[in-house]
Amino acid sequence: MATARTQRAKPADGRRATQAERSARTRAALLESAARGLSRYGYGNLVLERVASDAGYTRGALYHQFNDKEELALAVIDWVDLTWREEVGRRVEQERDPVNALIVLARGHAVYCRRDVARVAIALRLEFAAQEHPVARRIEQVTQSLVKRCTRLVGAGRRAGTIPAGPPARAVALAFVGALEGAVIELAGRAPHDELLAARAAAGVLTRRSAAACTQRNRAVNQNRTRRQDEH
Amino acid sequence: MATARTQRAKPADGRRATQAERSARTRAALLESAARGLSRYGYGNLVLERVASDAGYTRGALYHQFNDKEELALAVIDWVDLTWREEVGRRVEQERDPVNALIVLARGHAVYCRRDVARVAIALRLEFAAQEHPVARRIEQVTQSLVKRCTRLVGAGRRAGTIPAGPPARAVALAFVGALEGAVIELAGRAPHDELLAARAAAGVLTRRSAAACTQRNRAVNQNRTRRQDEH
DNA sequence: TAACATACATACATGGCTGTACGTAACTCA
DNA sequence: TGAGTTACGTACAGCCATGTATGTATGTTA
Repeated sequence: MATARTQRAKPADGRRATQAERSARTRAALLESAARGLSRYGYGNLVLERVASDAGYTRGALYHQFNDKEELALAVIDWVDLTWREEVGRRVEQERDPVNALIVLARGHAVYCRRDVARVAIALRLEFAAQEHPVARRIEQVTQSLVKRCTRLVGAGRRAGTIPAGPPARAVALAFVGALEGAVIELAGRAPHDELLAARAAAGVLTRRSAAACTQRNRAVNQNRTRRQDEH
Repeated sequence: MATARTQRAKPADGRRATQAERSARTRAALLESAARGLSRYGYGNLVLERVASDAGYTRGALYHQFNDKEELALAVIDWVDLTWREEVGRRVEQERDPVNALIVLARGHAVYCRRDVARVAIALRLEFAAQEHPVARRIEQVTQSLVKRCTRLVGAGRRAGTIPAGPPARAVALAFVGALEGAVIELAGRAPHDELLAARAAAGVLTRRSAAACTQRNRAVNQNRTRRQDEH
């Protein structure tokens, strides 16, 4: 990003940049930098000085484009949500079969998340879990939209008989999304396996246990269940 | 925790508390409070004033027991790691079959994570991803130990023929852990489904795609692959 | 080209949190 | 029972990040 300062005012065709172009470029650069920062450091640890300088500006530019840190974060969330819908959501909607749609969603998400921007959702969700904060609400909104989409697909798959009965569709959808995001995070930078393995993790939630895994007895870990819950 | 203040100095048998007992109780209370805090807010957002007051003390007690915030966090990590090994790791080691061991690990982890302490690992790992910080190193150590354990089990399962060939064992193990942790996080507070669904997510990583899921074509999302990687 | 607006930089004020110094009460042991 | 130690609480100092106010250069329009 060292050259951003000299490039940013010069569009391809050589004429001088208009104010609107200049402003839009700056805003986009700041948004992308903030997205990376949020994804890496979370909201609280995000230092606006760094966001600005990574984009080739100072905080002055940032506060000119955004009213405050909160508005910046909200803008990032919206931006990520939008690009996700365009690149992944669109493909999901083209699938007729619910199971296929869910698999496409998983693979698409894995690929989408190869940009380091990706963890922004889960990072913020973790940071604000059970908090009352505008950023928390917005990120919760986005997540719930994704979960609902998956819940509908699970329901459709069950009606179609391609997904076996089991826990409530919403719980299944939550596990689906969680497993997918968790796998993607852990597999960051390990293309091309990320796509396949993320899909497997997500698909596993939809499937009854396979033959091999079924040899395991249900006697697993059944004590320890509610301990510590009532200690305070 | 309102009553902690009056309870803490009085062991069950009625006699007065010795200094060592008193100190140990205080330390344990602070550790537990800090674990909850780290799990909920992460390291940067963790306010020691709240940690102390939630445990029924002030920062004075905290700084008497721990040298600084960092040492407190390290102690929490060690504590969580220890209890995990005792409650989950021990059971895993008793399983002979690698696949069974992995399933027991997944179910055990899900149950273990019903305490809100659980997210501490993934929360800190996300927060410090790619950072150079003592807390980051320690949490990375703990995680790598878990991943290695899973990697060995995957290798053993493949030699035994119960886990099909595929991506490198380490990548599979990473996906396994990621899917497990992600699912558990998303399913927090949704017992009893958490255990089954977390196990399914984790098991899915080990399995070749099921019949239903295999109807999906591999044409998924193959462009968009390295875009944005080289933009900076 | 002069007046104005926009894009951005710099300097300053404020608040929250950490760490530390110090004070006090409770415990230990001779 | 009194001196020394331990377990805390309280008060203070410094830092870091945010937000704001102000300055400056560049673009825009008459």
